[in-house]
Amino acid sequence: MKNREVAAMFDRIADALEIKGETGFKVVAYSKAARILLDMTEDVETVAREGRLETIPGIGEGLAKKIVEYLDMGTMSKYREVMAGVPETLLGLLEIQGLGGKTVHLMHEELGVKDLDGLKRSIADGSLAKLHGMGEKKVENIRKAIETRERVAERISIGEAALVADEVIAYLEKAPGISRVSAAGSLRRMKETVGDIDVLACGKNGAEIIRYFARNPNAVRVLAEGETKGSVTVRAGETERQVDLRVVDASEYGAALLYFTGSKAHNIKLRGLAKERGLKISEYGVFRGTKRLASREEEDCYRVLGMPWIPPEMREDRGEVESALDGRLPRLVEAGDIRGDLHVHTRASDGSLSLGEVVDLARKMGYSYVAICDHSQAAKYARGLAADRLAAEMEEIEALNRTLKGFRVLKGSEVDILSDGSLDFPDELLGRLDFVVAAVHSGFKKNVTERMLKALENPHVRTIAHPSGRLISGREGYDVDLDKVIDGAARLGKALELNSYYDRLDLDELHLKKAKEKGVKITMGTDTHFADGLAMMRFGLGIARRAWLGKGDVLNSLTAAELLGRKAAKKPRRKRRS
DNA sequence: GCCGTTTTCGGCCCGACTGTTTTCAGTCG
Repeated sequence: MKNREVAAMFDRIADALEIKGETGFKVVAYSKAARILLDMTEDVETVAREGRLETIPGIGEGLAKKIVEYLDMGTMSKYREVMAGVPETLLGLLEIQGLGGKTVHLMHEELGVKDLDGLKRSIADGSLAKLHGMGEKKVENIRKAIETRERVAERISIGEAALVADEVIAYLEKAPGISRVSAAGSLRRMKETVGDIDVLACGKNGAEIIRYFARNPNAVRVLAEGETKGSVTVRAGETERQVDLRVVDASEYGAALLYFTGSKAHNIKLRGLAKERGLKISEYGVFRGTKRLASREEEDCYRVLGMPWIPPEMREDRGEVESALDGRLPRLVEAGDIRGDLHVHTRASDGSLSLGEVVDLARKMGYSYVAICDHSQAAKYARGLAADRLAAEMEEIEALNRTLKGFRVLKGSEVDILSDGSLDFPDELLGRLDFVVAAVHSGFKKNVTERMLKALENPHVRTIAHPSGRLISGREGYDVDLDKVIDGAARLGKALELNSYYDRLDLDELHLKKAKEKGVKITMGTDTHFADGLAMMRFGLGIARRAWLGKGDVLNSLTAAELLGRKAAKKPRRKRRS
């Protein structure tokens, strides 16, 4: 699939055009097209081959031709033309806060700045400050922005961000005169990574609330402290994280929440729509002329625009507005639909919890079952269970189940997929389990696709754990063709996992969407090893909702009996000869 | 660049902030 490749080219064309002073609309068109390509589940080559590129909203005649040229020739003349005279290193400067195309262009033309080092030199020798429209303060802000960029990690996982936000929000709820407080931004949209943490509040005295916010004991630095906006950094693990608080009047809380939740693309879509209808939408409300039609609740704003409330996880301009207008918004899977956690470890392998503790925690989550999936023998580093220890664990579970009412522990295993694609336990043993998750834990670059497909063919395997193997904090993952794995799962009637551990979230939202389109069911598990891990289901749930998954797409919505009833899934369909 | 039951040309989201101006340009979210 070359979607990412083409998207990257369009993104760079957009950046280069911005520096060259091209009209904003052209720049927007290229970067929007890049975003669309990244969100697409279909292979751009397939779409191009079938002549359907121009049916994609945002891709017109011009861009379609450029895509086809690139796919056919391996080169894009527009790209070469635009990039001529623009060093690649110059594009990176646009990421610095306060630096836009105009300024970068100016410093390139006048001072010959080509990269970050050149920029730093022009700051140090005072030449930047002398440029037209620049001055001491602007240069100082740029200098600070460079510093900040080098100190603060770019984005952190949703799990880490949520920890910070939960603390801040719990603290703010005790602020004097505060009446409402909510996370906004990408955190509320449950994006897998988050940059800044945005919080919105309303209350009687904004300035007082912001003063209280700035005195947060976890605050490391206070960046701003005004009447309606405060900004601090708080410690987040090894680094610091910026938290922005806005305080608005209760009468405009909904409009502000809508605005600060974004995404930017969703907001632009709504505003364009409002304009078509002679309305205007801003963070203060939806207006006709100067008359405010809605602002107190998000629902009100959406209603005035002619559509139902859209869940934050969907707000990415990926067709959710059109669906809402047509009354076709899907009902997304909800926390209440999840009846159990389908991937949990105990201290039998490398977890820290006893069986009884897992059951207590699962019950607190409101579940009616949990699948114990300890590691298999090959996972030596994780104290993987040999066959006899697994048998003993199964007996222990059966004994425990006899004492439980309204709750069931499923006998499971996270069985290793070995280097030849065979499984770490004999079929006879796997057949006695309730729930088998197969996983790659070694040989990340060795025939992973084929091994996973072979594992899926085993009649006892229900799902593949963390199919990409990536870690959000940095590990790249397996050398695997997930499209083929998804096709295999579809053909064999098997599921794939959405591992909900905050650093995995694997499958990611794009592949979840692809899986859904192919009819592949999803199993959700937290893969927890610790007491607080079961609650991470909320992150998996967020990603599932971002992929538009409904209750029916997620096997965790089944009862234990239904889940076990479907154990012997449909027989593999014979490959049709073409 | 894209797009069109008002348009194939002339639109294309909105408001705020900052710093540089002498009425506004650049940038951001």
